Amino acid sequence: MAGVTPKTVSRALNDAPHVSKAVRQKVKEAAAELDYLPNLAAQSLIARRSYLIGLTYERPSPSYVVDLQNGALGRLEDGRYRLVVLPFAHVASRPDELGRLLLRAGLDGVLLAPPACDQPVLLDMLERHKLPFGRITPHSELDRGIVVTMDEAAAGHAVAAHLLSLGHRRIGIILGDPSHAASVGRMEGYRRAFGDAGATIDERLMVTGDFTYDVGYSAARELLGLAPRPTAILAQNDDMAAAAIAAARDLGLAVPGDLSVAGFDNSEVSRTAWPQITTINQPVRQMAWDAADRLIAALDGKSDVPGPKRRDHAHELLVRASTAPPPD
Amino acid sequence: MAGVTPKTVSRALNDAPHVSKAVRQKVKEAAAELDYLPNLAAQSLIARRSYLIGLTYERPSPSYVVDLQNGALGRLEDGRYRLVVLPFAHVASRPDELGRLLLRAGLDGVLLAPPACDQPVLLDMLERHKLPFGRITPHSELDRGIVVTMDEAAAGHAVAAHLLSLGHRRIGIILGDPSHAASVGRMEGYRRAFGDAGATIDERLMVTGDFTYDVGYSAARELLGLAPRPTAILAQNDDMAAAAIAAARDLGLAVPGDLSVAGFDNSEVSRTAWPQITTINQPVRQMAWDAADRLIAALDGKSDVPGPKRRDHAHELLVRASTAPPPD
DNA sequence: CGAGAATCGGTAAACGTTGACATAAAACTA
DNA sequence: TAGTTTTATGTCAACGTTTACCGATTCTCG
Repeated sequence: MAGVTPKTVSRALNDAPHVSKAVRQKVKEAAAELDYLPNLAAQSLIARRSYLIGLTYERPSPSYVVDLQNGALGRLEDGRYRLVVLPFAHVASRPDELGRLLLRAGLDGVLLAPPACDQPVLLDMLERHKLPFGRITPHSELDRGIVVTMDEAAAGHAVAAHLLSLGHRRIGIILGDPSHAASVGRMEGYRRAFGDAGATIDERLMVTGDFTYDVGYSAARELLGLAPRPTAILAQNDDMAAAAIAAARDLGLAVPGDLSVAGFDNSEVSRTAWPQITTINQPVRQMAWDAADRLIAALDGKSDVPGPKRRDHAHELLVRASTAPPPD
Repeated sequence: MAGVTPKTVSRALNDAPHVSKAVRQKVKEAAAELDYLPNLAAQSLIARRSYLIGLTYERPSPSYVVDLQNGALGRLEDGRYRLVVLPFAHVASRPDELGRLLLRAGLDGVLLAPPACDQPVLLDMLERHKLPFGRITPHSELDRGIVVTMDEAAAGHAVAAHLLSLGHRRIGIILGDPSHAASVGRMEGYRRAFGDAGATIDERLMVTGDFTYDVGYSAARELLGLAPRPTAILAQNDDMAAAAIAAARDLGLAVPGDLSVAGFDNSEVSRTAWPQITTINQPVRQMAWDAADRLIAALDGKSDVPGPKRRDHAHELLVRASTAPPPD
């Protein structure tokens, strides 16, 4: 590009003023010809931003992870920002390590899924280093950072109320990982629903799982071995609900004829299971989109007009084929 | 850090020589104290690398995506490189667009899952711009770039031979998306297996799907509506196999009593379905790990010692509860 | 036609780090 | 002790852009 300074090239490609149409055109053609692409590191250096957004999660369920990612990516799709995935196991036991990982990743901002979004130590670190963050369905300290929530207790209430309204009273409960605040919130909703129905929760019918299929299976076997057997099982996610269905079938029980099963999350497995599982749709995609949207707005300095830093999304009870009135 | 030049700080933190122990110690303490982190953009600028690895995929199946990611991340876990996810729909119809996306993302290297890994136009672009790439299970031009493969035809042979050896002869086939070369390779294996068993494929029992549950369901309904009904269904992935099981049940057929079903991929759904689905384990995680490993070796200039650029991984037939001899 | 404004192109400096090289100090060697 | 090597520290420039600023040219309008 003889006789043209880098400055002029920059101006031409960025559609900045002070360049004649002729030169701009010539530069653009030459750039295309030579496969020229501006160096992102140099741009980052001067702009003091990396145009990288991080996403950290722990939950193993593939469909949850993919929903999160797709939601965030949907908002990033113009290609200006890029999404870096940073899964991290056992946040609860070493939040500072995750903090260091995130801070060293050179991000402009980060999206935190549960349970990382509820780690005060982590939030402290991010705030101290002024790394903006969006929290997806946190359960505590809702005034810190950008927050996107769903009322887990209300959702838990809805699914429990559904079983109760069908007439079930002996209802087994398979809890998720107790270190996830979601587990607590959902349980709270279950309790309220039982109270509203004038029923009481039999603590002997509560088993702690960890959101995985395998542990869910053992938990279900345990519940189904009790006498009298529960007529329904409330699982705190769909993987465990699918496991409960498999356990019932392995014992020769029909679902929902002998046992109703309800899950939580509207994950892939709830649709591919047979019968399809009654569950709660958590709008994970939308929430991730929303969190990314507001995070980027903040990064781009448009946060003057944003409205509330917190936004709530509605759950949805999906009644499918795995629940029915109790036998007799 | 009075009286110490940036150069010295750089040397101290990078454990470079020419720094006294005392100064190094002091610098490190001060860095920790002040929460100092070197600017990655500046480092990238001078090193001429971004320490970003891209991962592009199209297949919608969540467990496949997560396996890919986790495999690659497993190799990247020291935190030196970061993983950027760049899903892209319909590569076949606009490979150049994906190419531009990848080239503009400022990556040091990129991992290509099917079907992107089989797009010559894309490979041309990447080679022209000297962006190193690792291809996960490509089916053509196996001499370009870093290649990690599995013998899809052999795997297809194995699963088809399993059904044939159980005595099935009327076998329905649900194909995946024909634009994925995997679909072709698997089909080739099915054909060989039929040939080896002295059986022939009834083309009327072949239906084209697209690897998704919903289309798989319709395809299965179509097959099961034929008379005489097939006694087994070979689905080209697990999502479609799960759909076939659901379709059978909705018609009142028992699996595997009335109908055997086999899938492909050993994805989550093959384990959470009931009965668990006979399938092929594609070592997606290991392949992604391997591709990342060799890509990074190439980036780090260790490619002098690498051995062959191509590596094959073995499939594994997992016989589970969804297959049995045909009725009567 | 001339004053002021808008437009065009260019130069210098900066972003934060590291490589190459120079100098100063300390540690050995004979 | 003088000479020589080793170690420590510092200076300069460079990576590839963009921002700030400056002069030169062209346009506008009284």
